[in-house]
Amino acid sequence: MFEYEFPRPAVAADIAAFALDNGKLKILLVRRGVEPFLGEWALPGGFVLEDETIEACAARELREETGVDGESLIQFGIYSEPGRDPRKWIISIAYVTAVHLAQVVLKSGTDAAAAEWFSVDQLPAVLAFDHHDIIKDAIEALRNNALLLERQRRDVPVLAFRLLGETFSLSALQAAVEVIVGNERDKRNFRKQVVEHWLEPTGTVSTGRHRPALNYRLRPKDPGLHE
Amino acid sequence: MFEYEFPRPAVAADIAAFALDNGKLKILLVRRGVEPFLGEWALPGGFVLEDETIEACAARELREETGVDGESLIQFGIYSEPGRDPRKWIISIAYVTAVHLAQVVLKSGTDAAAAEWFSVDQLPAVLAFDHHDIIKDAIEALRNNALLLERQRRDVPVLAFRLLGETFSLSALQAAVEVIVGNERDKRNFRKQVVEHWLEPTGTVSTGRHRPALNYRLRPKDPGLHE
DNA sequence: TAGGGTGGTGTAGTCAATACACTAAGTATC
DNA sequence: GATACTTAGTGTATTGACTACACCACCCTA
Repeated sequence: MFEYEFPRPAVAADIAAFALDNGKLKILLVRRGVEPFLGEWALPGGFVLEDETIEACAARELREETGVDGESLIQFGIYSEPGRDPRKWIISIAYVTAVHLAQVVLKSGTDAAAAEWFSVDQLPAVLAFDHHDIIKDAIEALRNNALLLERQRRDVPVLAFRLLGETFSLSALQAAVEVIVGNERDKRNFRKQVVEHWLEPTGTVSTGRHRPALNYRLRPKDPGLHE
Repeated sequence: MFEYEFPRPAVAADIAAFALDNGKLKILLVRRGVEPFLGEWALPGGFVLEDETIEACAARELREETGVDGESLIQFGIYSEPGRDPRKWIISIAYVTAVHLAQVVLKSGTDAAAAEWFSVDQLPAVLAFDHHDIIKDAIEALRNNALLLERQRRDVPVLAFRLLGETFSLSALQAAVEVIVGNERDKRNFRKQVVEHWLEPTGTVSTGRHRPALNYRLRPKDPGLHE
């Protein structure tokens, strides 16, 4: 047991991990194995340990749950409403990230705690805690990140790229962005923007059912070329 | 005493409160009355209580310290490095705000714990914990907020306004923004932007040593006029 | 009443964002 | 093997936003 002079909250890192599955935007949820909300779906997450930062905790949880390295975790919210957990005093720090579905190995196989990808427009009716709110905010954070793709800004909007693999066609990228932001982009303008600002061609082509498309990857970093 | 099954961190809200004093940008610091860092300067702040959100805690601390209502507290950082407090496990949530110096009544008078405004370019050499880092981030957050003034965005960049009183002249506002962002703005463009997007004239004039200036106030809210 | 100092205004040029339609290349079908 | 189908790929003209820039107005003081 651990004793303190004043009450202290438990601090959790919760993760909204998005992936693209057959053109649908999905979010990872896990079924809770303990009270409260036993058996209900919740965002993956866990309590922060004393020897790690909160971000490191989020990265660890993401790795444990999906096998994906926890880079590009973006903190977007803090949830501290009293009573958000009916039993304990818990403060949640929420992170959003995106993963390439093909690289994910869900822990659910080895564990009783099931994990599943849910379409963002077909979430379970009941979620643990205030996770409905958190997911709503997470989708907005993801959307804002993707919208930066076509605006020339300093920080790289990595989330849309991470939905795809290491390399991808421009059409795939555009489709991903359109799913995220919820409306269509102009093909020519989109390509101009992203190729100029973020991408480099790999030289390979992705052969599909029709004309092959050039592949691109995220440019390592723009060392102030035109600045 | 309070007992928990697992270790828990203490969670603090720390506040970077800025004010404008004679054209200098200042930040409020308090002298610590307890170990660790007893007698050193630190950002005002305090531990979150079980029946309040972290933001409410920040608002409460700000009110206690300055008498100013804690609206417009903007959360900009989370500090959770292990060992940032040499004794206890403490996670800090950092907020930035701005206040009008004339409305401030520092608590320092009634209390042994001194509070003082420091020029942001003449900070004490030694600060408690990682508060040097936090202040650096706070200044950047303040700057980013002020830069939004001249860009047409959705959320109102309130901080620059709150440095001034309820009403102010355009020159005063421009001077405030220039102090914050650190470079000069074009007078005509600045006025066009802020008047169109954010301000309304009060009808009064501020009489100074020379030609009186029209006063403006922050427009309550733009109900989607031109949208 | 003259001069100093701050308050206040409009326009032209540049650059970024937008809107828009056809050809190219490979696959499947007949 | 020719044709139809599907996706990949490209340029320009227009619009709107941001930038740069100089003078007169008004009040106070001497």
